[in-house]
Amino acid sequence: MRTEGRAKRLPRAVRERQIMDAAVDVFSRLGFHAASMDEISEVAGISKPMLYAYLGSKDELFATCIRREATRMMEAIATGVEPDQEPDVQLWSGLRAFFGFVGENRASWQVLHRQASNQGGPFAAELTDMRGRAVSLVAALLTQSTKAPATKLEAESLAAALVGAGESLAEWWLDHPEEPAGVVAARLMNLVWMGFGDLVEGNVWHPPSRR
Amino acid sequence: MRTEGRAKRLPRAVRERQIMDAAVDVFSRLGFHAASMDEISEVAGISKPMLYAYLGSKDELFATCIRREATRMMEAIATGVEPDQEPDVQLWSGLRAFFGFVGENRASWQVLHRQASNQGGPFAAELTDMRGRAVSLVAALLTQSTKAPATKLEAESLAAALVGAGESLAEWWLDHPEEPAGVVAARLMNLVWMGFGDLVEGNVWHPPSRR
DNA sequence: CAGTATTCTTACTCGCGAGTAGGTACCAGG
DNA sequence: CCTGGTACCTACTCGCGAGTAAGAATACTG
Repeated sequence: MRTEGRAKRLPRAVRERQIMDAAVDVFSRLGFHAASMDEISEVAGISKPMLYAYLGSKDELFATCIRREATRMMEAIATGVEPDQEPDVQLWSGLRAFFGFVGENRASWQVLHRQASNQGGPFAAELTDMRGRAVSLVAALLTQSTKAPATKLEAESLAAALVGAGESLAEWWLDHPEEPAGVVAARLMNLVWMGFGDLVEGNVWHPPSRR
Repeated sequence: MRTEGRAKRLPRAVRERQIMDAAVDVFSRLGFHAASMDEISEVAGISKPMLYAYLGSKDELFATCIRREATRMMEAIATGVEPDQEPDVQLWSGLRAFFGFVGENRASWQVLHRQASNQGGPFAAELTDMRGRAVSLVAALLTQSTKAPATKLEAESLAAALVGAGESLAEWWLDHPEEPAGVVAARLMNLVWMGFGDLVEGNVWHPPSRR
C-alpha cells in the first residue's frame, strides 16, 4: 500500500527547478563540504544520476545555485531603487530592497554569503563577481555626489565597507528576527549617512516627506 | 648525498609551534576542506602520526588554530587602545590596531575570517565567540557616548555593522595592498564617524592634535 | 503497436583522505 | 650496556562520498 503511488515523470525544466531548490536548501543548511549529492537528490525526491544528468558535477551545481540566487537578489534590488532620485534616497531604497530580500529568502542569502564566500573553488568567482557589481553600484552612487571622495580607490573602498556592513548586519539580523526589515535598514542608513558623530548629537537622517 | 642530513629531534613544545604555524599557513591557503593532514604534516616537516599525537584530530587542530590567532589579534587590538580616551579616539586607535594586525598577519586573518566563518563544525563557535567579543566591545563604546543609541539592540546592531565594515574593508585591502594601513583605517573612521552626509559636504574627521 | 526518445532507478567503482598499528632511532640515568 | 621513555617513521585500514554503467519504465510518433 503506497501512500503516494509512484512519483510522476516530469519534464526536464520542471525537475531542474526542483533540484535547484533542493540544492539551495541543503547547501544553505550544511555548507558546500558537508552537503552530499546523495542528500540533495533525496531532498529533491529523485535519484543521484539525475543530478549528474541534468546539472553536472557538484561544483557546477553549486556554481549554478550561486548564479541563480545572486541574479534573483540583484534584480530584487534593482527593482527597488529609482535611478533618478537624490543619492541618499537611492541608497535608502536600495537598503530597503536588500533587507527585504534577505528577510524573505534566508536560504538564498546563506548560500550566497556564508557558503560561497570562502569555498576557494571555481564558484567563488561567481560570488566575487556579484559582490563586485554591488560594490561598483554603490561606488558609482558615491562618486555621483557633489564633493564626493576624490580618488576612485577611495570611493571603491568606502563602497566595500558599506557592502560589508550590510552583509554583516544581515547576518546579525538572522539571530534577531524579531526586528522588522525597515528598522534594520534605517539603522544602517543612519550609520553610513549620518555617522556616529551626528548620531551622538541626536541628529538622525529621515527620508524626505513624500506627498 | 642528503642536502640536510636528518631533521633533528626537537622537544614537544617547539614542534607544536611549528605544526601550528604550518597548519595556519595551509588552512589559510586552501581552506579547511581542501587542506589535508598529509599536506600540513609535510609543510611542518614531520609525519602524520605526529600531528595526531600532538594536536589531535583535524577538527581539534583547526579549532586550536582559530583560538590562537583570535587571541593574538584581540591582544594586539587591546594593546593599541587606551581606555580613558574619548570614544572617537578609542575607536580610532582600535581601527589602527586592527588594520595594523591584518596587514602584518595576512595568513592569520584569512584563517579567521574566510575559513572559520562558514565551516559549520564545532570550531565555528570559536570564531563566533571572538566576533561577539569584538561586537560587545564596540557596542560598549557606543553606549558610553552621551546621547547614544537608546536600546541595547540598536547599539549591538550598529556594532555588528561596524565590525562587518571593518572585516569587509580588510578583505578589500588584501586586493589593494599598495594602500598603507593608516589610510584605510582613516577612511573607515571617517565613514562611521562622519557619515557620507558630512563627507559629501567636505567635513572630515581628524584626530585631536596631540602634543 | 513497433520504434524511438526521454525520464528515472538500482547497484555498483574507485580514489582520497582521516585516523592507526606497530616498529625504529635516539637519548637519559643507573 | 641495559632499561625505559620520548620523538619519530613507514605502511597500512577503512569509510564516505563523487561519479558511472547498464538497464527499466514511461511517454511520444507514425
